[in-house]
Amino acid sequence: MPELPEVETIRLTILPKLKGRRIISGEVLHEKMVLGISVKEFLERVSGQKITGMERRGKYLLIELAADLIIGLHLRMTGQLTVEKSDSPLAKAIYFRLSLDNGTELRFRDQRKFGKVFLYSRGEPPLALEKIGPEPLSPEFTVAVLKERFGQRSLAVKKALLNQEIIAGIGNIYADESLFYAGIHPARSVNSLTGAEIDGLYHAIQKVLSEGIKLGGTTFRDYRDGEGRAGSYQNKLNVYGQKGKTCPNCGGLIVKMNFGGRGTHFCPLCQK
DNA sequence: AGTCGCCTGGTA
DNA sequence: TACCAGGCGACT
Repeated sequence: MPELPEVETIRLTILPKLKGRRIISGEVLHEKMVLGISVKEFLERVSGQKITGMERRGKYLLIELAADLIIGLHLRMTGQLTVEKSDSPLAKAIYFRLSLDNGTELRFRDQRKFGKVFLYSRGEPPLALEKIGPEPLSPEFTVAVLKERFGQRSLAVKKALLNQEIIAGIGNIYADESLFYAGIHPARSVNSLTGAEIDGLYHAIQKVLSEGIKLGGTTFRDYRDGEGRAGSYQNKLNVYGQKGKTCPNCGGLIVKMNFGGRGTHFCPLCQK
């Protein structure tokens, strides 16, 4: 579900409620979501720890604890995070809870049970987190970096954008929207893109991700922020989920294709 | 590089 | 009833 703008919105809404709190205890109702160690060991190690911060890396949320311990969370398709009063009614499909020292608890709800939780020491992240590409909204991410990350591969640009090792945080919605703004057909190979096209794509990526954050993410079905609120970027979408509608640029029809196993939306007239 | 599995629920 | 879904890792 959530891509970079949604995960960042969750971070912004959850962080003030977690920072400075101490974890009292926890409960996991879907054991497979905890990676690497047993649920028992996980809960033993985080109980009593103070939360010092919360960062985001790509689509991962990282809850920082004292003693350089970090809880990594990935919401995958349908994960939702909230901090609520411990005595408030439990919604359906909450499989992970951490009770805090002020009568609230962090709740991880996940309809499809794809979400993951893991624990690691600072400086020793799991491989998947370590291999992740540059943050597209960081100052280090420049046109030259994007060009270098693409390299001379014959990989389709849509697949390249979805590859977290090439660039962090982009998923199906923002990949399709970025390619629309850049006027690039999703099947174009990255080594066929001109310098001007990569430049346009770079600016398109920054535009859709920053506007996505500004509007609190895209709510198609499940996504909610840390307060349980829907985002509003779905009102700005040009191609994603717009099959059969008219292109805002040319008035042609938006089409949807299955591409690399993912629904891919684009305007065949504007995107070459 | 492509396909399958993980899961559940909404929609065609 | 079948297909589809903001993701990703393990297969072949």
